[in-house]
Amino acid sequence: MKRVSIKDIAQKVGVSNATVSLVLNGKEKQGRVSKDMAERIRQVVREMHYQPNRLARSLQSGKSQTIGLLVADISNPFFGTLAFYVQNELEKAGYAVIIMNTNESDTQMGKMIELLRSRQVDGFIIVPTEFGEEYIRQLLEANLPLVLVDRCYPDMETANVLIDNYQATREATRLLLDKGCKRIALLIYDNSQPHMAERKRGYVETLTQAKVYDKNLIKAVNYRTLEEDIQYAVTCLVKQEKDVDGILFATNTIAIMGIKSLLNMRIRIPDEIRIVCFDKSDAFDFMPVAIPYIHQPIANMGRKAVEILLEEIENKANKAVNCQLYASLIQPME
Amino acid sequence: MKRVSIKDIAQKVGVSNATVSLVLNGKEKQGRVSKDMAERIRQVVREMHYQPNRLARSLQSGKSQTIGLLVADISNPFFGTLAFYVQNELEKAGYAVIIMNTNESDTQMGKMIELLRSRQVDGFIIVPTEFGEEYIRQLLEANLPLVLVDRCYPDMETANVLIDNYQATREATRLLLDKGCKRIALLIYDNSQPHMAERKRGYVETLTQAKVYDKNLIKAVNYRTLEEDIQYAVTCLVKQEKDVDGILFATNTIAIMGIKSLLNMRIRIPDEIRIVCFDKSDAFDFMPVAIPYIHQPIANMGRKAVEILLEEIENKANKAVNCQLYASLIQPME
DNA sequence: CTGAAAGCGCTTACAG
DNA sequence: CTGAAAGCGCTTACAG
Repeated sequence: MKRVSIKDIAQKVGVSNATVSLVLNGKEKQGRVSKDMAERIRQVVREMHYQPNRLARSLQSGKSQTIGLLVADISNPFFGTLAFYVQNELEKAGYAVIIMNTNESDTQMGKMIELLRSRQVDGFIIVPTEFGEEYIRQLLEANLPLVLVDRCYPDMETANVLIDNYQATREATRLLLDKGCKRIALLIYDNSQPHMAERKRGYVETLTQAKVYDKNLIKAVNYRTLEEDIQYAVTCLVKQEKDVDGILFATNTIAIMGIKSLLNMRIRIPDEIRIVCFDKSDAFDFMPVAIPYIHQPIANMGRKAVEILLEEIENKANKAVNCQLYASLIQPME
Repeated sequence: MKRVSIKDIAQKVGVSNATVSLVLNGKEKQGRVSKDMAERIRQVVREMHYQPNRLARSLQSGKSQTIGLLVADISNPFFGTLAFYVQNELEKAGYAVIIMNTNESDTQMGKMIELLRSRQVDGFIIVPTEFGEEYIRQLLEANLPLVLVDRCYPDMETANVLIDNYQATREATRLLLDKGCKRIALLIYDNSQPHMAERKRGYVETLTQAKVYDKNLIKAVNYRTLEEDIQYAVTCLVKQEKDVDGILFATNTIAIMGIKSLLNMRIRIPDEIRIVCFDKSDAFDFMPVAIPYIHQPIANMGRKAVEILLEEIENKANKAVNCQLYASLIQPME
């Protein structure tokens, strides 16, 4: 069953492809096509259930009206929510989104960028993986519209949408201190990315100023072996450093697994150990006591990323800008 | 900065587009292109960093190597996880995925189907909304490869990947009865879709057989006003039907909000009210007591949907088949 | 006001 | 073994 094309319409009406195309694109004004003819064409278009082939249009125009979105893992609610907002905004602007998972692998990210380029996407919104600088550099060199979100490469002239990670963990650590904690641990990913480094810095500096910093209380965990690493880290903290009285979890995923471990060990929260997390989770509502957390403005991150990207597309030029959003510390009543 | 095309390669090598194309597609065997020439072409392809334009290829071939995935809301972990597996499988087969959110609106679903068709997707995997039959019918009429997942339209000859919802709630209800519950409530969406109807039927029949069915204990909630509806429903159950001793939550989202309401009202689970849910949630690990749940095999659903879709694409024909997966009841130790 | 033609970047018969 | 040509479905100058 062949689909009806512009040619079919043109033949049926007895007119040229060009005329049909003009009408379809609403360019019949400008003294181009007569009103009657336009009406007649629209009539036939409806009758024959014509639907344009956007692929053909894209090939011609060089614009696919498609954006590539790269996240680590779409099944993670943080990225799922980010994808949701990115998509909603882009939809309004007439763009479709191809979402792909890098699984935190730089080579995977490289492959997906290749793939998306060959599909002629008009721009990229990327949550970059560790060690992926080279792939991003290629995009910049090709002058392809690009926005990094959630993380960035510090020495690279990209448009970045980030939160103020340093400020966030400063406040979070401060809170634990204010509540009387003296031995505060940090559970964080072992990667070298700046967003993690900043979170760590906020923690370290705050504790150093308070003169209670102890580097043994920082436990780094690996993305690939997360569950066991966290279990091991929490066990260490509880058994070996018996006096730990606070833990800052550097991401939501780490927090959820970490809290699970604490609960398994029958640690009472916050009586024995007080905690602070990144991002809210339904899970927290199920705790007997409310948990303070750093609220990342995911919706705004998505919106801002889209806004900058669309600007870049319009101006045909990448922007080097750090859009830093504030992440507020939410402190539920006790 | 123009991208290099086949023509550029051809010119540089001093050969025709056709020859380059053949080499690029690995069709130089079949006694077509000489070994030396093939090597020379590949050389230049590398030098010039040639990347094929898949849009052009798609236009020519009529295959976009793209699949449209329609879910209600990608930020919901159920759909996020489904999307994850669907994408992983399709990626292996060389397909990209455009994910769109219907937001449970049939008109929205219709629009997205239109859009995806105009982008010449090769097939659809759809979590259909209520009242969307007409749009699906059009896809079938156009003979576009299509698989429905999670839900279906009963009178329609589509390929469906579902769980056995009836069996699932039968087992879940049975469990509550076995634990001694006599007054078991059901919290369920107020829509007319068969997957919900089946869940309800499993509940009703089991209770009827046990002679403890009371239709007043079924509370229907609306997707658009979920939070308040659930709060109200739970309050009713607890305050008005003071003897309710068990609740079956018909989806994970309903369960999470429902449990929140119960906890807010200081109901002790399972001492005062015993519950069963659909799907695991991190949240459950935070409850002082483990919660039994119906485990939907999301990974398998995704895989199976892709498998059937690829088959349809290959055979150029839609399949009318109900692939019903078993959802097991997981009963943690108490 | 409308048509004929060229072109977007590719692939695929068809000649030779 | 290789080239010239047509065509996928559209858009966009250019003529008239």
